[in-house]
Amino acid sequence: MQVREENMLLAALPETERERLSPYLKKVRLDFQQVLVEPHQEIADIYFPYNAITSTVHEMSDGTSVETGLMGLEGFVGVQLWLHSRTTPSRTFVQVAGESHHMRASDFIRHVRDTDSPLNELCAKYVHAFLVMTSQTAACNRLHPLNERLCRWLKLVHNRLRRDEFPMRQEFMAMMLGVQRPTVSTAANMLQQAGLIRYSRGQMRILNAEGLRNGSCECLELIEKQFEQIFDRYHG
Amino acid sequence: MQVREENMLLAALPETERERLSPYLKKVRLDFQQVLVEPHQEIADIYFPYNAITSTVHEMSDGTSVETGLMGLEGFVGVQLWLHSRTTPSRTFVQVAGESHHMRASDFIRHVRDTDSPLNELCAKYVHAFLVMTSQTAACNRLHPLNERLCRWLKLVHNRLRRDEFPMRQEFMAMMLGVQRPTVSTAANMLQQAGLIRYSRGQMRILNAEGLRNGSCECLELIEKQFEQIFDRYHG
DNA sequence: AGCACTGTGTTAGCTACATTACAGAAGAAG
DNA sequence: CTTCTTCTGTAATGTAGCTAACACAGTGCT
Repeated sequence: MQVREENMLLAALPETERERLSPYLKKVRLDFQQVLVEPHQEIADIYFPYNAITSTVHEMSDGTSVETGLMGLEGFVGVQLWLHSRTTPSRTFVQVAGESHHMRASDFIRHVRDTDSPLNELCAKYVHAFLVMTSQTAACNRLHPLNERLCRWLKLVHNRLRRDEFPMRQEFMAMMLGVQRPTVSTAANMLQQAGLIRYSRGQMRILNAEGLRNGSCECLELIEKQFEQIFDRYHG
Repeated sequence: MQVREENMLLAALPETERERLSPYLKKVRLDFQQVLVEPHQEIADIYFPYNAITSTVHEMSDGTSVETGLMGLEGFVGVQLWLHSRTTPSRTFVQVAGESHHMRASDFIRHVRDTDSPLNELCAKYVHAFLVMTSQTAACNRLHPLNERLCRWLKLVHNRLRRDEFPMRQEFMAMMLGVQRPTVSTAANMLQQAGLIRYSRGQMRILNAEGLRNGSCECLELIEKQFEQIFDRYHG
């Protein structure tokens, strides 16, 4: 039963490698707020989302939190396992529900611990892009004002979902951006006034993607360029 | 000529692996502000510092910058190369001068592209710890006040240098922490008043390391724990 | 219809830090 | 010793975002 892969990492694999993996790949539904990686607990599953968005957040002891990474169809959940670590202090969960492929950790490790595996090289390049996203986010969180960060973040989500409408509440955006909900309210409202987005009661609609890109800080372009580079040599 | 390795990654290698690598390892002096990885340029060299501190910073187009990672004797410079990427957008340079071992990129790749290499597994675990540091920094930059971040940062440097006195200017700390120099001045002065540090004209002295640890946010402990875990199974 | 609940808008006072500017102090160079 | 340069302290003013509180509007339930 050959299911069309839409996760970009899986899609980039040579046919033979895809066939080798396919017995271990299962399609699963990812529900909103489902936890994929629990802090400090063994990572048992790897996910290759393709129309869902997942987030890695760091939670502080006082309850505040910030997103430090965001994964969609361009990546996979469980990079820590690829890095020979069975646990990690951050939480990864589903931010926008959707479909994903799933693999058991043990199967993943067995296939990827082969230096010549095409999957191994793709994972390496993805982890690099992910590291760049995370570190750029670290800088962005310190240096850029909320309105620019909000534009950047919405465009990152939009690019990964590849549709203009998706569920998204202000409360959630506040958690991701590490600010208070009322602060998101004013910032999001300005974007709405400017005609870039429209939203109501947990439904977000992107009206002007180009406008979001322009309103975003330079971090957006830098981050997306890294993810494009993963696949450069495969489509060159 | 068997030189005593002090970089922890090299020191953790089995004797046979050390001997295999030693023809390619050269001791070098790292000078203050020497650039080890230039943004968007090919990484030609790998460094294993042991009494120097190196920093990875992200620089924005308006000239502002923030440190997103800090490497000393517990790690190595050039993780991007291990991740199959020849360039990266961030800059890595020497923050506190000192000694390091050095390896040409090509030699490093040849040795590390072997799944069973002990060096390969150590690199993997180090990259995980480095990723945790970077993402925790992203969260910390957003959520924690400067005085706590300054304590955390000074202790990270102190832990890596393993000495109480080292050259450090306010201008530099401001760059690392992503704040203005006068802001560092007031924060550092408070630490000095409290008897935790003493400094003058570019010389920093740690007077009360335990006090710094207490004044730091929770991020310090979380980060250091990750680096300890790299070596757990080697000294268990 | 009435009610409760959830998501959103908005306000006012507050804090952390930015910005700019300048003054002093310690070395370095003459 | 004098002068210059570098590093540090400080002060005035501005602003982004926090905090807490509340109003209101859709949505679902009874």
